[in-house]
Amino acid sequence: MPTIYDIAKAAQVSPKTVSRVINSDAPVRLETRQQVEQAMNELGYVPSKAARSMRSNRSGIVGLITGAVSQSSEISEPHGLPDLFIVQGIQRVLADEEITLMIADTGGLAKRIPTLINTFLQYRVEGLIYVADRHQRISLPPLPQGQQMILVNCFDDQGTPAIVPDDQKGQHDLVLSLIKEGHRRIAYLCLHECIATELRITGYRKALGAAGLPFDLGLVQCGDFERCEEEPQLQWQIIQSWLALPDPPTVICCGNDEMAMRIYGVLRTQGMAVPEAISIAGYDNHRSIAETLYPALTTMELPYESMGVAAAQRLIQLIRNEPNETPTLQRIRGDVFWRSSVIARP
Amino acid sequence: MPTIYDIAKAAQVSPKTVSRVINSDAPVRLETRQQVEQAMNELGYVPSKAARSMRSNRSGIVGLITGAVSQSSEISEPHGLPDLFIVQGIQRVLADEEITLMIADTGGLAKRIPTLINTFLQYRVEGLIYVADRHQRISLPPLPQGQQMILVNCFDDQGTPAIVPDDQKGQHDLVLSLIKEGHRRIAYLCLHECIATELRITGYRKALGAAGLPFDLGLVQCGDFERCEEEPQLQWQIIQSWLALPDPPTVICCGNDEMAMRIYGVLRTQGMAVPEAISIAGYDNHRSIAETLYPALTTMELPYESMGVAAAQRLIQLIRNEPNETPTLQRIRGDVFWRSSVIARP
DNA sequence: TCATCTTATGACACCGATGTCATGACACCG
DNA sequence: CGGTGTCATGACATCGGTGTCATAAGATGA
Repeated sequence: MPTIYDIAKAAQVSPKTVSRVINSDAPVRLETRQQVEQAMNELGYVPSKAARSMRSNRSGIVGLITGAVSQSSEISEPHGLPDLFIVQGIQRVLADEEITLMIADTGGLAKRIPTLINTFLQYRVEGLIYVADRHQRISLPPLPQGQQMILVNCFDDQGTPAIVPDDQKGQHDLVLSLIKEGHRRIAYLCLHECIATELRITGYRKALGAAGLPFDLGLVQCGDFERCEEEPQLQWQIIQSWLALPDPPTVICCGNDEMAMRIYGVLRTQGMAVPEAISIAGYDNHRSIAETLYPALTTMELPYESMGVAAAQRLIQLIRNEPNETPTLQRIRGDVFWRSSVIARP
Repeated sequence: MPTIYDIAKAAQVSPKTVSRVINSDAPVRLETRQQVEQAMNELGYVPSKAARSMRSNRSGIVGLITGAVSQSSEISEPHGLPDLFIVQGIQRVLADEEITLMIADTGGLAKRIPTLINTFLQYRVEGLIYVADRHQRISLPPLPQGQQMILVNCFDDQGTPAIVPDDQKGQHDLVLSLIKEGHRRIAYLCLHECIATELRITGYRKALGAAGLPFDLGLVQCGDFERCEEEPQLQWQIIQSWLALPDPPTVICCGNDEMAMRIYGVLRTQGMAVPEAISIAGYDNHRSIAETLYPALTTMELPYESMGVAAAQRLIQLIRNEPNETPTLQRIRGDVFWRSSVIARP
């Protein structure tokens, strides 16, 4: 691979002049420039980031740590939208800024994180992004002074800037949409206990409250049986108990689209049509499920891509040392995706 | 960030001695080593890959180009398993070899590829991997002499080493499994015309031939209507025409799991139970579909992770200049995943 | 006409590591 | 006791760029 010295020799100028042509940071006579450019083309010159970043102290690299790449193959517990979409959003923003993304995967093992961070530090990354696979509280080892970091889909107690989905507002908006379509009795088959579930139940409750509807604790049940053998039966028991109520629900909100998909199966096995007999709503807008299901699933978007975009933008602000007044914990809102699994009630 | 010079000063030795401690490539007196190590710990020393790779001419980086990160959000055409699993496999192997993976995404625009490659060359990657989103023939711009590259899920005419799924063997094995379970009339609702479809139809045909069963052209139909509004109706028409045959099929092979999922919906809408009325098989082993569907889907694995592993291993061989006798085009086989959507026939 | 300024270019040091070679202190051996 | 070998260490150059400063040629102005 040729260096500026090779180019300099070929163009019969000094290396510094070649550097000036490359960076156009000082005037170069047209004729000289053309000679240099011709030499670069002929020799196939590609600048060395290593040399450049050593001198300039700017690597042009951002490091991203995630379990996304590996964790999605573990089926142990129900998971929502692949966190990969977060990476998409980040990638898009960084590409525009000519920042290269280096991705490392924990392989599901948190203990690997310090090693991964260390590798990134060796490359002198200008910023770090940690992407969690679900909304959670985390704790990462301390970083060297001045090293910027952003947390995505998680947060810590050290005041590290964090981007999370607005789960409360999300469930709230979805339920409000259902109410707007005439639903009064809204059941909620939620996921196991976790931060998202807590926030969403709060949102569900507040939406009911805002519409002047009573909150019926019986209509909220955990429908997440970790894909065990008896899950369909257990879910059907819950649904049956709801249907047996004097004032049964007209729609079931599911903890995520995957659960909604399984509920489709359960209901059909029992001869109940969606949405004619009962409406179903999901959460995540996991497109390959929500758009493919028949009928297509009404669901609340888990705004992973927007979160990625927000994270990247915020990191760039930090790197550039631009002032910003964003709170430490930045909640990102999603939209309701209205499809055909919910029908209006008079 | 401290350098070896800072460490050297703190430990009262020469920079070279610090280097020796770090690399343990020459004897250092125990006492001296401890002084250096203490200084490194106290100052929080992290070696600079940039400086190191400049001197050693080895960056420790492999570049990966893919549309995986961005293309999965485009729903324009039916897609199988996210090619992300390929990245997983690659990541796992490279991590073990202490190679850092740099990922760049085309964002679906092939014209960005030269720019991305150029960026990687600037980092002096030791190897390049191009991952396509589906099995296809491609053509990439020429690389500098000596730059190693591997194609995954695609191949070219320039003899670049390539890793592809063994689609023919895959469909062959799946059909053979169905035959083993007593099925004699096997319909195939394939995807639109593409390399995978061609190979799979060949595999389907050969499996029938191997079992002494006739190949009935009428039992092979394209069931891929690009998610248009009328898709369910069109698919049902095909199925109806099959059922009206004097000797109707007992199982339908679908082009991928997603199509199988939609066929589930179509059949149920028409009151046909899977697998009692008719068995269904998919392709891809797209777990979040195949394992979640009710009943769970029997399908042929698209061995994306294995392909990633093979690609990374092969690239490492190339980088290390190890001899290998692998053919240019390396076909990776998957396994049949037998679940409950297919029942045995007497 | 000479001082001053601008333009275009080069010489040289430096970023942070490592390879090469030199050197001093011992140990070993005949 | 002197020659040879080993061990531990340091001086210095080098990788491929860029920042700093110097300098020569030409332009400008009093």
